[in-house]
Amino acid sequence: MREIGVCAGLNDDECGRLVAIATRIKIDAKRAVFSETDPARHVFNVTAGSIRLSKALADGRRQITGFLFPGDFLGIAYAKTYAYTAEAMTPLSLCRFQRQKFEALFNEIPALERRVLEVASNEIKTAQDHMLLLGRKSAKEKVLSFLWSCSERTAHENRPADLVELPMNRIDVADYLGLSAETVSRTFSRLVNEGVLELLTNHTIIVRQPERLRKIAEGE
Amino acid sequence: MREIGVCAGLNDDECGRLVAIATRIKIDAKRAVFSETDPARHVFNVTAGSIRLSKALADGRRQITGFLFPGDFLGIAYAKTYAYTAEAMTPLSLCRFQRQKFEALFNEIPALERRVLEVASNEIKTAQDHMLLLGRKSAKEKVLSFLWSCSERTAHENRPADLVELPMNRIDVADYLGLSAETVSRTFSRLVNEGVLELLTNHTIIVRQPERLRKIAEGE
DNA sequence: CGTATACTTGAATTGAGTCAATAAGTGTGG
DNA sequence: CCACACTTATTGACTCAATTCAAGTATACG
Repeated sequence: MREIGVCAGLNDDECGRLVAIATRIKIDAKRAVFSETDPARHVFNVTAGSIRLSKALADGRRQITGFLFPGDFLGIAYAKTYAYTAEAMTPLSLCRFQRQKFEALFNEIPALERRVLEVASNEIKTAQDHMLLLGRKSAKEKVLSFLWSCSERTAHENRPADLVELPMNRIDVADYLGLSAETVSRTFSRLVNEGVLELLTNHTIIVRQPERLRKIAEGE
Repeated sequence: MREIGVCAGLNDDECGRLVAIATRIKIDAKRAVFSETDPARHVFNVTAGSIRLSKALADGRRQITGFLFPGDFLGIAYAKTYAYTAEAMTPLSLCRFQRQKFEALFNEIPALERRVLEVASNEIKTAQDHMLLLGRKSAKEKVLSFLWSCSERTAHENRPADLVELPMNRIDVADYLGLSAETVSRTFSRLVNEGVLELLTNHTIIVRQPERLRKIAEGE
């Protein structure tokens, strides 16, 4: 069951015990997996589809804190509620675990807890990077950093590194980068004019100057 | 050794084994505990003083990702390097653990690993809140949210809740909130004019309208 | 194929930043 | 304890990047 990302680092037996307590569920596009105030009863592993994580203010302003893809783990929370919302951007396949059962396995499978701590540590690192982006980067730098991280991700999946797929719409990109949708759109247009990018469709981008991307993304 | 925050939830014996591998160190104000690119060889527990955590871009722009106080845990990282900088804002007393030894204890003391995961989960939650602040709040909302979280923290320490102590300077506040120092200053002045705050000293604030603080901070 | 949704572009506005000049603290040594 | 130097904070004037509001255009989908 190597499709379950949290299994990385586990042996077949351990993985089997995890699968034994898993429920496979499907969720339609645009449906919430859970909301900010929901009691945190489950943890999940994404097997297919993509998810956006967000927090909102009372007046509707929204910050997307991350996007999840197949293999990603969802639902780490030590509080009673999730404190953020997870929504399906595409149809989803998930492995769902009851939190209680999942955490009970920590005692039997130390490698599982180690793995969850690893996931949490990576999440902290990603969050810190994103705070730097939100607090200190210009619109152009935000967009280029975002495209860079997207191309980093798909680079693993034996695709041409200069072809970036964006499963989310402009508003989602804007809410992820702390910008307005108009500014995201204008910034894309400007980068196309400058010859850095080419928009194949609204969700498919060709990076013409990957070196430029890397430099700005890595803060040089 | 209850002064070591990471000991929360551990029994005396477990705590003792942790102390056995701890080195107590002192660090002068303004010195770095470690820098972004340093190999992550240690983890720490703050016993006295306060720390700022930050990441910087090549041109010097800086984002402070958090402040640490006595009891807080420092150095969670699953990568080879820390990826952020930790600096002493005041003279520090720290408990230092070799990461290797510390993580080796996970096998002997399951509650320790559980505790670290708990710390990491809280850090993720705090980071998500801060992303919402950085990406979607106005300068005024940022400042009020910050003061609210400061007063939340000191509320535990049997102090009057409306007296907020800021151990950091305006530039640090600015770099934490994704603002310029001038904007922080102007926002304070404006809030004083509006009768929400009173500045006792540059580092001591009286909150005259705590209800207003709470409302804006909690996004109502 | 038409209609709703998503995206782009333009014009005007504004919140926050920058630069520059004080003012207020803070600490140090005589 | 005060005077000096240095750091930190405030305030003002101006600028500008990004937002908002308002069309218009493209895209996707039933």
